Amino acid sequence: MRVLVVEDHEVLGETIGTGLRREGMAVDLVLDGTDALARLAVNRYDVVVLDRDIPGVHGDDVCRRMAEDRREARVLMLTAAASVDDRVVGLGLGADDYLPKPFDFSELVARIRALGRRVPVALSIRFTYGDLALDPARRHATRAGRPLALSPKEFAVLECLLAAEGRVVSAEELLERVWDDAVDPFTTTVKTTIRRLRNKLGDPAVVHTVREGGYRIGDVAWRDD
Amino acid sequence: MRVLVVEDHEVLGETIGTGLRREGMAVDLVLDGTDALARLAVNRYDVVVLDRDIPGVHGDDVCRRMAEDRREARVLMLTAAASVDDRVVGLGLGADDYLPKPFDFSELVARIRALGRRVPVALSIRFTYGDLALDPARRHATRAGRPLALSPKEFAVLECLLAAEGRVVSAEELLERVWDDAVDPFTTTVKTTIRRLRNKLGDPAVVHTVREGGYRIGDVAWRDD
DNA sequence: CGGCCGGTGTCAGCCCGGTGTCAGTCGCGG
DNA sequence: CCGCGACTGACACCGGGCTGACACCGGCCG
Repeated sequence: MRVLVVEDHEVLGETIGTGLRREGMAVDLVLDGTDALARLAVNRYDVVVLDRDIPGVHGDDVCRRMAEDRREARVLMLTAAASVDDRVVGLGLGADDYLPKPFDFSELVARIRALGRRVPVALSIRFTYGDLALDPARRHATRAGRPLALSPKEFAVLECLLAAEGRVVSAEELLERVWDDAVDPFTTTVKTTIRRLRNKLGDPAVVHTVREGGYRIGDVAWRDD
Repeated sequence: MRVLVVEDHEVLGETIGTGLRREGMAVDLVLDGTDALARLAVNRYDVVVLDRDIPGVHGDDVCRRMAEDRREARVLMLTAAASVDDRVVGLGLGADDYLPKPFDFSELVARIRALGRRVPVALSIRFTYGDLALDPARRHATRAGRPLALSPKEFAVLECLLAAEGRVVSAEELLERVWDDAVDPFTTTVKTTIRRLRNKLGDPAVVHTVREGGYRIGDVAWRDD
């Protein structure tokens, strides 16, 4: 298991590092976000232990940058604050787990192990269009690097549209793919979901309507054929 | 992602179902193989989660039947027995993956996600004539690289004409193909639509009139292959 | 020269899709 | 056990663009 520890408190960092090494992990240690990104650009890690409060590039930013590149490492975020808000924000940024300080060392190890055990990231595909990115495996989507708080249906619809690569997807097809088959055929829920999705996606618009046809991602810009 | 869960243990089935729904999947749940086959005959699924030990038609049989029809769904087989033999048999029958009970729910999710990777959607056909291009799947048409803002009817008419590859298409034929069948036989709407289409297409003209015959794209003929 | 087919201008109705809002449900936390 | 908030889906309403009818014109052909 290859681990990168990003921790500005040198003592704490060393403690974590030696502890993890004693557990049989290969640990690299850096003190700030800039170094972290540099390491990440060069090496492959299974897990990144990331202190949120680090000098230089903030932990959140590291996280976001990693999400933008198709990083494969899992992120375990450390934070001084234990509030629910922080947790939400952290996970929203693409952290895979979250551990408030102070923590029990054995818990840290357990969580790292758990993250490292997770399914090979090769399985994870990312859809992108312009500044929009969506990671189905992690149920996480971003626009311009900013995380989107999408509800399950919204997420699934967006995934469908992105997977269609600019082809028109009819409301019926969306119904079939996203909803289970107990649906009223005259439902207006697709309309509503699309609207809410558009609201959350913001400007410029990426979900376009094709009259009598359905919906489509993007302009003509796909040109993939 | 559309998932069919085939599981006779009602409790387990419900647990899986709600869990997957929380992950944003559209889940249908059936209790035995007969129902499973019935559902499969009607609906399109991305993944089928199939308990091997189910009453009625055995899981293996369901799997085999699916393979016989050219089913499109992937199969993830669940089994109580974890032996290598079982695994081989299961995969031999056409299961795409195999998960022995008891399993970790997150692993189930991950494997379903992995299986659900969309098979490349039918790539879009493009009609072209000269500097005119039309992509039915994207509902998009261009002239000399410039996008055309066509209404549904205009688009459909143009598609029809392009698909005819230069043959003459009568007004009656257009009516039949583009409009629904409840139309007034004396309607003048084809005339009107053709006009608007011509306006939007601009010069030089590509839609030609054959007196007493109908309409045609292009000059006298193009390659007939 | 006159009939007829097809093009054009115009206009009213309507259908489709967007929006605001509300109620029901479910999960979560106190 | 209750209350709160998020998510979902149903309505009702609105606005604009699409549609199709009608009247008229023009040119080709008999």
